Amino acid sequence: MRLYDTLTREIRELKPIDGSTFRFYCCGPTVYGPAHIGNFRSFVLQDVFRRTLETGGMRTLHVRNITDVDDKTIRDSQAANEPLSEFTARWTDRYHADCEALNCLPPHVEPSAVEHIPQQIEMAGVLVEKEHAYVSDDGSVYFRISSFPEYGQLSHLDTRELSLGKTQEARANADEYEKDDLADFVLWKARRPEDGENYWQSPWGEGRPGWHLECSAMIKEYLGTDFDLHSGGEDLIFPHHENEIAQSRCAWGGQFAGHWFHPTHLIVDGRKMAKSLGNLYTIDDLAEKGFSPMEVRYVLISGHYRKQLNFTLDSLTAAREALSKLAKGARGLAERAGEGHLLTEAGFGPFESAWEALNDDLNTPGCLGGIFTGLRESAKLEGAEAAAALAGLNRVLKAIGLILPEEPTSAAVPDDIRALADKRWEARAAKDWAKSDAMRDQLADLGWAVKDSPQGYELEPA
RNA sequence: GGCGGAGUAGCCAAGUGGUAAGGCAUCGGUUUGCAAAACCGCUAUUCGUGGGUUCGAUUCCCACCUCCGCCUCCA
Repeated sequence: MRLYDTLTREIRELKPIDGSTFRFYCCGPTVYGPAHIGNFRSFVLQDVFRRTLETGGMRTLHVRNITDVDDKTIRDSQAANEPLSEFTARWTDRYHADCEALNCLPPHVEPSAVEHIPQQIEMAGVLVEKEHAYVSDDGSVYFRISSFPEYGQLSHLDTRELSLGKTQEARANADEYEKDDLADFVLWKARRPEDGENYWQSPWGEGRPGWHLECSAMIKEYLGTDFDLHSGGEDLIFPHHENEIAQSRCAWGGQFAGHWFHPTHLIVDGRKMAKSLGNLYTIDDLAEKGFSPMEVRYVLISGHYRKQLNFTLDSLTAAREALSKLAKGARGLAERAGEGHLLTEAGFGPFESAWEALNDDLNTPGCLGGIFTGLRESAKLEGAEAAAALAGLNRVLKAIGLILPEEPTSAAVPDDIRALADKRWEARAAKDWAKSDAMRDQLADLGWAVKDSPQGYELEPA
């Protein structure tokens, strides 16, 4: 597949470095609360990315970390009066549940920062040894940006801009006084009273790792010095990924990531998503409003990953209808294919354009459009042809990770509702329209919709 | 201020130097006692504004307007 690369700003064909397995790393969540749909836009898009590679026949090695030690996890675990490990385990479980609900494949490796402290200390040590890093008076370790001339390549910021970016606010920040240069970033943070029991022994005294170092150390552990692709939300380009490149290449050599994949942010109701604006949603929030995770997934892939997506509650309703339409189309195709045709041959048939869109810079909205078009094109197919089309459809659906809703099974109808509906049917049969319509309204007030047909009626929760 | 992205029908959203995918909604039709549901169909002479290049631009160039993101720990 072809994908845009943040570093070179080109769309390039992806080929695994080792010729067989596409190895990639995604920055995972900081587990200090429920992830929101903005976080999940990145994770879902990364999931579609992986599924597309795999559907195309490529083997993958997907590594995604859990950030379980940083300022926020420490701060909030203490506020909750809970040990850090218990606090983060709780939110990690919640995150896993949300991922599963959204049908995101679990990564092959899911390392946690706390479990890789020795690797991080080792890495900081190498950087100090090679004089890419220095130890401050308080026992913190900082990376010296001036020792890595290529710093800023990914974000396209040059040194001058980095310096100009240092605001007065940053200069006033007491935390920063230990640095030689304000642009230098911390690899290891000396223990401070507010860290409580969350510290580790290091050659520089007690302390804890800096966030940027965590990812780099875990990447070295599981993917080595050269790997195929690195991904994360666009906000991570600077400084997080810039810092990862600097410290990893300075410590271990190699090129680090061969390709950079950055989904852009979600906006909600036309505005930046923020707690203070009241437009920050979690999967649970949306479930309470009656929207399923699959509807959320549909909305998250309904815009191109390099373009901001405007998430609205209306778009979720639209997604529900669209999913329902897809499901009907797929069921129709299955019926016309009949029982005997379990084709598993490769190929996409009428869904070829949908598949191609996915491979062309992960054009998920183009893919969805192609699916609807393919469905219309295959509306007249029967038997083996329908079966072949259905196989293509299923492969595309698997690639985007969409699970279509089942045909609504007749929900358990309470006896009194059933009795009322039967009486209405009798009145209707007797052509007593006034009585029949009154009972229909009555059922609607009770939350049940009646669907009439010549053969009888069905009840559905409204 | 620096870097970057975007403005396409009521809403969401693809796409292209050669005349606008798809979804939702609306509307119309079939059906229905009337509805609902279901099914079928229609709906942008036009792609923020103004110039320019071109046989031809929404697509390239310039200017302007508007919105959004990043600029030290937020996906």
